[in-house]
Amino acid sequence: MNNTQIAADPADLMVAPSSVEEFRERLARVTDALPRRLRQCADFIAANTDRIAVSTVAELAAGADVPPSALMRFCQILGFSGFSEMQKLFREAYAPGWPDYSTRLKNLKEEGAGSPAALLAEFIEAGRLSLESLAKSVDEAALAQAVSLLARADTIHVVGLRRAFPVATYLVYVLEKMSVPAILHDGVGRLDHRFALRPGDALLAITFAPYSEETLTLGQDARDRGLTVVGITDRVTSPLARSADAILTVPEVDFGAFRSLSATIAMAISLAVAVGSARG
Amino acid sequence: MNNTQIAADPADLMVAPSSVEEFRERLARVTDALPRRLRQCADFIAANTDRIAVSTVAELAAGADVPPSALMRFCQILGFSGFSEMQKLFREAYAPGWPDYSTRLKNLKEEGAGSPAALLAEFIEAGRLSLESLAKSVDEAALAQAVSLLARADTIHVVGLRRAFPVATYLVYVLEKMSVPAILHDGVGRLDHRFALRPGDALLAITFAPYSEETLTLGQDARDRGLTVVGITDRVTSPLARSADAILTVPEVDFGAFRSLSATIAMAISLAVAVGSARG
DNA sequence: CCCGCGATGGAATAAAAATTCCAAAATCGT
DNA sequence: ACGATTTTGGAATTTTTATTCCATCGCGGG
Repeated sequence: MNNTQIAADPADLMVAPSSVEEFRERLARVTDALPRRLRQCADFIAANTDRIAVSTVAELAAGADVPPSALMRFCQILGFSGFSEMQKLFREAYAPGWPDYSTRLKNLKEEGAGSPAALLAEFIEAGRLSLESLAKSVDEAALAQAVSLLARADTIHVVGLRRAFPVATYLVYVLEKMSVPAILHDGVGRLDHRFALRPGDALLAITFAPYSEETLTLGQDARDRGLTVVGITDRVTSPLARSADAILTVPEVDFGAFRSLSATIAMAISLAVAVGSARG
Repeated sequence: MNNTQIAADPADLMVAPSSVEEFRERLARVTDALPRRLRQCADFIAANTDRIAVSTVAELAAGADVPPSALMRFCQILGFSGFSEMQKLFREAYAPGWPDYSTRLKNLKEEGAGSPAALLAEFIEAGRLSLESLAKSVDEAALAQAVSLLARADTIHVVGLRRAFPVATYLVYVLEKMSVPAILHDGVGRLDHRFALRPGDALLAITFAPYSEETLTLGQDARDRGLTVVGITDRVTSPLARSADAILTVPEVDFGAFRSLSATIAMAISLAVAVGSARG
């Protein structure tokens, strides 16, 4: 055998990933072509990436239900010299969401299961989860498009009822602060603001399941009149999508019957501020 | 020397802390009475608690600028059998808010520093920080008191203007869903709702610096008429505190000129839901 | 059915880390 | 200033952990 000849397989030439992202990419690319044991490693590691920093080879191997040597080989296939090098990557990247936040939360929840503090802990958790999943799922292209559509509109009409109403009011507040002409369409006095929609304007509609009829209707009206419609909703399959030129989805985690709105508001403010600056 | 006699110093009897909270407590209690080198350890560990899970004795010792043996002794003083036992605590407690959330966030922020997505990342971060610091700073007693005051009121009047307005509207929405009589005091039509305040009612006022005059005035009016006043604000020294029977503070992290409201809304919903259930 | 080759498990080895121990230094009380 | 006591640094040791190596296993092609 000649070990002077460099192998053709690009995997052998690979240099170690130097960031968690690179790591994930390589993991994804490599996984399919792996034999049974090594694939177990890949699957387990993919599902438990976060534990790499704080575990030993033996622990991870046990978790993946393979012998340590298999995990070792796996690290090398990924391009690392061994487990230690891989672990180093994660230990350095490790910047926890602490300090001590999670313990405190657990305490709040536990003491007095029905107490207001326990309730608050649940809502805090729901909010945080919402924000995190928003971070993971933003459609940057859709967001950019929404911004550019709204930036070139004359007046922005904002509609959102029931739980979406707070978001709509905040949007209008921020838009006004940024000198963007905005009108809030609420139900006050059962007025029908429909005729305020003028060519060149845009509608920003917010609604979540169960979608409120009025919002959907206004969206359709706006579309029929040739206005730009941007929607903030919970799913791409939302009925609002039918009349919208751009659709932003927000994965909001509920606790009990009420939604935390954290993610929705984060999305809304960003949109408003971005539109504000785009207009200069 | 007799090592059969058990030392009088309670520190020697100590059993290892079994949670991060206990750990912090003991650390705080023990620090003052420590000789120079050991105190260096204590200080460094206090400032870098989060790195314990992912470092070796040698690394931490180097960080604290002491020899490894000093750190070793320090672990034992804290009640652990050694460094490994201490590290175990932190490795197990580590249950991150990932997967991969922080990397994703960093990416969002970096690519196109001015892009809408980068902006969104900032707001998400602000929201998350707000929630976390809320979790750490809740005054459970004040919350419980606020709930009990509001639970025994007849009608709950809610006031909050400008940035607090979205919170006020959401509060009213939730209260109504829970069949609690609630009235939103907004500025529509410059009506003065003051005379709607009736004996037996309560006022729930929300305002942040710069405190809005109308809200403070209404608070004072309500107090003068003998109504119960509950305030949600940003500091205990807020002017709202003067007229309030219970005050809830929410540490909200701003990004740019706008606040994320995540923490405020979490607090508000919890309050509303707790009041709703307390009324049965 | 047998051959060849990659995959596998585990024992052996090497490396790194934790832990102990003790002589020397510093500190304290008299 | 002296002796007793505590603290300290680092070398020696033990334990744990990572890594390598090789005999065996199992599968696919001839």
